[in-house]
Amino acid sequence: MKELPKIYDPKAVEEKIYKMWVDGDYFKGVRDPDKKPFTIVIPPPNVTGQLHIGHACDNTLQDILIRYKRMQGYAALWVPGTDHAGIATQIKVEAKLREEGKTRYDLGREAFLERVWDWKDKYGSTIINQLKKLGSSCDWSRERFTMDEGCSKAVREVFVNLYNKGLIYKGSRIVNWCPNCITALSNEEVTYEEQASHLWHIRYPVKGEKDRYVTVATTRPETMLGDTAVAVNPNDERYSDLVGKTLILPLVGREIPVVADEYVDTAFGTGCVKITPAHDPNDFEVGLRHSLKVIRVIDDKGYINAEGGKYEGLYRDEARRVIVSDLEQQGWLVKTEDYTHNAGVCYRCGKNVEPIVSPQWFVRMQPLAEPAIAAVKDGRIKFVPERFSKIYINWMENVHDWCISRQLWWGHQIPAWYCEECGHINVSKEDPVKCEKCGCEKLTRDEDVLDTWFSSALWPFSTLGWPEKTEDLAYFYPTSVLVTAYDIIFFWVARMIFSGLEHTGEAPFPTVFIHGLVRDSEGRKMSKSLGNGVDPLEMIDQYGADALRMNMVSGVSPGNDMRFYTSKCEAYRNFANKLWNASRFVMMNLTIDKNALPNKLRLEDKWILSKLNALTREVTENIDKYELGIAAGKIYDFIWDDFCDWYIELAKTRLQGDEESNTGAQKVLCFVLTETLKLLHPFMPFITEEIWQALPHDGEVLMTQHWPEYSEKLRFEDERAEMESIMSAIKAVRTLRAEKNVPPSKRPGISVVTDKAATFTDGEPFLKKLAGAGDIQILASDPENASGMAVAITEDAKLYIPLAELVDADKELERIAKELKKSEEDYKRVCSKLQNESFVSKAPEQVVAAEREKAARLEALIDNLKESAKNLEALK
RNA sequence: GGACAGUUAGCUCAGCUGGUAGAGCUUCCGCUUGACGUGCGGAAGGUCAGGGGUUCGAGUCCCUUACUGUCCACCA
Repeated sequence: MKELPKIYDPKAVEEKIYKMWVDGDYFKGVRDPDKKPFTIVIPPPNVTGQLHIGHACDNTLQDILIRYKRMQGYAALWVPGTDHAGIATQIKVEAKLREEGKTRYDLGREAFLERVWDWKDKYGSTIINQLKKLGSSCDWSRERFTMDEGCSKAVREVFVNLYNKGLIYKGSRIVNWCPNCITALSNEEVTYEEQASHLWHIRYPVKGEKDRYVTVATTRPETMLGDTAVAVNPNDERYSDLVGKTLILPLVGREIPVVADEYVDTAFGTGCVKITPAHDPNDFEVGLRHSLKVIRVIDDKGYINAEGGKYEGLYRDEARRVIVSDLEQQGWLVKTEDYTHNAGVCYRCGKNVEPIVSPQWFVRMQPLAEPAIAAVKDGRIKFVPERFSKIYINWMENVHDWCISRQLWWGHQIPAWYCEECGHINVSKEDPVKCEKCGCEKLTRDEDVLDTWFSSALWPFSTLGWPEKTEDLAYFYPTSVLVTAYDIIFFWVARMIFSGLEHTGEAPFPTVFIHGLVRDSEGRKMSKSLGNGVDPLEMIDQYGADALRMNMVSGVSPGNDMRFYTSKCEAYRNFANKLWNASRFVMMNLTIDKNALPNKLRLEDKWILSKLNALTREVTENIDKYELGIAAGKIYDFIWDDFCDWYIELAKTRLQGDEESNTGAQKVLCFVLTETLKLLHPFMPFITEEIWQALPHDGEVLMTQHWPEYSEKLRFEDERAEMESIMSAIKAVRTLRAEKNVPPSKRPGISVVTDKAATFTDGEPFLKKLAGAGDIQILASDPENASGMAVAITEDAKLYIPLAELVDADKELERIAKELKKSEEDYKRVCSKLQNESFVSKAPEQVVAAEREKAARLEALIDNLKESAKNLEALK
């Protein structure tokens, strides 16, 4: 028997247990031809990042699933790893450089990249170690990085394949450009926010027609420097005679045509739109249709370039001010209206995005999207909850080509070499020495790197060895489920799906399990700037990893956001302690050394076993349906309400009885505890393992024990029902006792004697302190009975004292009258229901039977209440 | 403009395939009980946003209104 401290201390346990698992190699994914594989790849966190509460949520869910499947006998593999996170990481290192007063350009590409790798080596293991603190059972021997050799090879393979198929192309398109990060962004990397601004109405003079003007409205007057036309709607009668005429662009003096285009909304503004093909996606399209010139006036860093004439060198905001003021002075400004509009901002730095025309690499999405849509529509891939598949399909159906080039240094450099002689673009798996077209050796490599999501899109198969035909790939791919939050469905999930289908011919996973975001206690998104982030490590330190994990799943429904409350952590810390002490109790009384059920089971044994059996089935079903919160809640209730509050209390008397009753209780206690630990283990791995280690057990660790199975032999339905009616009786008496505020000195312990003569004692410990008091009984076999029943305190089982002596008879009568009324109403209702023919014929059999039973019970209750009332009257 | 959530106890949220509402925290009453005061027993508190429908029966399914939130698209 092991001495255990009174309070569970996670800190003393977690590290030790984790080490034991790692040392025993239990996390290792082993290819076993006799087992079915179960694979999860981790959503790779930023390599230089810190574990935040969102990771805690995501990884808890994954760990629950992988531990569950491992216990079910699957060859479970959870592949961990990190993402190089292009912009995010580069920004961090650049910030560090800035402290030294340097920029990346001072260092040059090569030296800068060395710095980033150093940084990665230094901080890359931080988040991995933090994941371990959560209890994550990843196969650490398979840890990967999106820029390691294998992943790089996969990226190269994919790029070249797509290029050769014509699915990757380079072209000058309007892209979202962040002048702060100095790179192009994909559409998904732009978020929109409402900004208060103005709508400036500017008039452009018509060439050759004195005093004739066209008034355009714009929110971005600075872009007028790049205007190459004004467009009106072809059906707009106001302007029909203007089409084809020429305007003089104020401030610039350029002659620009008036074109007719359906794009113009006659109802908005003046019905005339200035067209700046270089700085607006719609204008770019208009420009294409009318063969307009594309004049770019804003440079990569957001300054007006040489095309801007005298405005050259002004930052875009400054340029706007100066231009508006010039327009006003020269009389071109007609009016200024207040206007709020949605402006695109960079999701990284929050600065306004500048749409500009720029040569970039794109993935042609249409051909890739079609099979990716089909895979979800025909059910090869299922989203949990289902509603996210609509969001996915809707996005896929309207997807634009994916801008994959980034003007960064940190990332996978694009494997394209330009020939200085013939201009041919060489794209190949091996670095080319000479141009494949003209044979010259004057090749320069494309400076850009790929969008960080390009490599993450390959994660489910690149981590398993693809493009090599590895055994791991053959055995563990496709993966079994992908767990992630809804905010990266477009960034990541969608791209993994079409990449998997395209490159491996298979969906990378059959199920996408989506969860919500963790918000602060006021429902706000956690962010650094608000300073409202919760540090999961602090929570683990304070409450234990198990408590934090339970917090992340309990009371949460799939796909919905959750608010983080420290009080909830505390509640699960308390739960851990409760379990700890229940186990302590079991161990304190433990003399057996083998875990097996006794031959003879008592009523309460059958009851708890029946409950456990049902729990096993339900929890298994719930987890299979990804209803982890429900599963966790049921285990919690079982342990606290059924096992601790009832079974252990009932066992106390038996443990002091003769040997048979003692060992019987021990065996059932031990059995139920052990099985419960297994069910709870995926949720609270540390404490369950620690307790299990101290109990009699076969096998080395709990985490590889077999998941409990439902057994027909342990149904015990009748016994369960009987026990529950006894429990109701006890509860009713407790309530009564508390309501009557019976003073402690007079408060009896309570026994309930059933028809079958089984006796259960409540309050026994207290009873012992009552010198000379013997047993105390309530003669009742059903809940409602107990309320009006006389309590009999017996000494040597002989002396009976009526309840009425402990309570106020008048008040009790009042209460009985009230209950009688309610019961009679209930009875009437049930009877009328039973008389309803359609109910009897249509409702399921069990329901009707239950109603009949209820009617019978109510009838008996009413009789009993009447009897009790009569007795009380007599007593008075 | 389109789509999707949410509206349940004072607060935060569960409630799986329809069978007369649950948890945590809070409040109030009682308890040095022999595993646990990070505990035990009890109580209070809800016409499940409003309205309509389907059904023997609706928090649960359908329609509708209102409010809150999220995403997508557009925005000269």
